Amino acid sequence: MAGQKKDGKAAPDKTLWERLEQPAAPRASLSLERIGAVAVQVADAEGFAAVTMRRLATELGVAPMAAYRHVSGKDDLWALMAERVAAEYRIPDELTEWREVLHAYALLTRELMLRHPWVGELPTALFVLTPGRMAIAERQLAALDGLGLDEDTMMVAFRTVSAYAHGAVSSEVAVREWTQSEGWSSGAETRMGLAPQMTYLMDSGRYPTYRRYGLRSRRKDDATWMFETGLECVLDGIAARLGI
Amino acid sequence: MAGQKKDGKAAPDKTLWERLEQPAAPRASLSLERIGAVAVQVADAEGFAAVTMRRLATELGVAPMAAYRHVSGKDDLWALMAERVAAEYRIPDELTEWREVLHAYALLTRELMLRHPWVGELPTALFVLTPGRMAIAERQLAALDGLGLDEDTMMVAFRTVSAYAHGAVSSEVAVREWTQSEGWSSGAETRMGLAPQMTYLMDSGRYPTYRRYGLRSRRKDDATWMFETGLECVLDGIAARLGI
DNA sequence: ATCTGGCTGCGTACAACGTACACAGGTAAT
DNA sequence: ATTACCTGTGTACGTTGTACGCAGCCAGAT
Repeated sequence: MAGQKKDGKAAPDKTLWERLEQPAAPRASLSLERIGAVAVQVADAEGFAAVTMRRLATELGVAPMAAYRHVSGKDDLWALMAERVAAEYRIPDELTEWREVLHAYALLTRELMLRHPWVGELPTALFVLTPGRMAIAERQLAALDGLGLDEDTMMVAFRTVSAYAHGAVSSEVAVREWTQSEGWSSGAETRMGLAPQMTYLMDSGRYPTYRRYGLRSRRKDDATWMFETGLECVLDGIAARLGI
Repeated sequence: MAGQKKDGKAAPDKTLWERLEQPAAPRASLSLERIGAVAVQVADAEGFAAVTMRRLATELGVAPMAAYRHVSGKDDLWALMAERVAAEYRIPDELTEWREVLHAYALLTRELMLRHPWVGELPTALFVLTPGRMAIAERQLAALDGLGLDEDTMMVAFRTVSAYAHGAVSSEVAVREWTQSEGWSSGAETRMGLAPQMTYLMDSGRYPTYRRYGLRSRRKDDATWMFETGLECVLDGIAARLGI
């Protein structure tokens, strides 16, 4: 009735996370570990869109349908990929001050998302509910613990930094990928390539302030400075408003 | 040589944005306007994935390939969709204080992304480079103008708020869509449905602070409060650090 | 009137995708 | 030796994006 037997697919009774932790089956050439690793590898090398079940299969030296014994489909696959990235977070144990921890978290987020530019294309829900994400949240909440904040406020602090980091980096990555795809390698080159369309828009006179910014800003292309300055604002605000 | 003639596709010489502003061709049953409108409609009603070229065609009462005369493919289509949402931003002219403007922008972002939950699935580059987005940026930069900030700092202020808003709402939407897809309608119901997997993770003892948070937090499910509190932090931080 | 050229929409066609389903080979328990 | 399960295979279907050539139509030139 409830528990289907017979020729089901990827062992249904257990969560993906349980199966992931369990030691790989003895006489199996595939494992969640290996599948996830290859998926990340392909995405890093050729972009998120290159991660297809068939591509994975050839990369794993296996028939197209083989992976389905281990993952339910692309959903599981994405979850594995998200989990692998989450596992790369390494916030040093020495850091104890809440601000240091949140700061390190944000910089790490940027680093990882630049290293794995496809992360922004994953379904966003995967940034909340996997064990790896929960471990990261745990680390941050622990750093905010004992400061006299109530639980709601702690959660706001932690989520605010996450939201900023994720939002900022995903737009940075998008712009970077786009300019790369157009073959522009510097800010100057980009502006050159963009000039024709830009002229049309700018000459409309609709964006005077934006235009002045474009002419006068010097750090426009310094993504690191932009990100870190914004981050300091966010952390200042948390400190000020929450009185910590 | 350069300018291809013959049976090309969607009028190549002009930008999508130029063509969008141009009055619709006289004897054409399709127009960029109409295509964009229908795409948004379908996405609102049935999700981003339901927006396929074929679905659009039937919705427009036209053959599958017809739309390709107007848009180059899905890229253009997504751009049209992004632009339509951008056009829904209405920051009242009465607002002049930078903080009011940025605050209104953030709340509007949340409102629009909740109304069009598929926005988070659009390629992120579309949040930067369309005329509508530039108009929004212009409005914000104008509000930050004349406060004695240099252009770099103005840009940081504006981008920080955008990053927070976008990041916060996209995770809110993701969670909301996911719980809806599981058929849970309240926070309590969600926790109930999640219990089996949650138990596995929580019982591992790896997330003590997280667990305590889960037990004690009262506003956990109040997304509005979470968003607005975080936003106030961000705005406070900008005000403090930038001295405005 | 007739011709001509450019739009606009149509029809066909193809390669790639996700994945359902039935099966085969091997190992382990009986 | 039989059984049952587990893992990987082969085939097949429906859906997608979109390339390509054609057909009708209107405008202006002849």
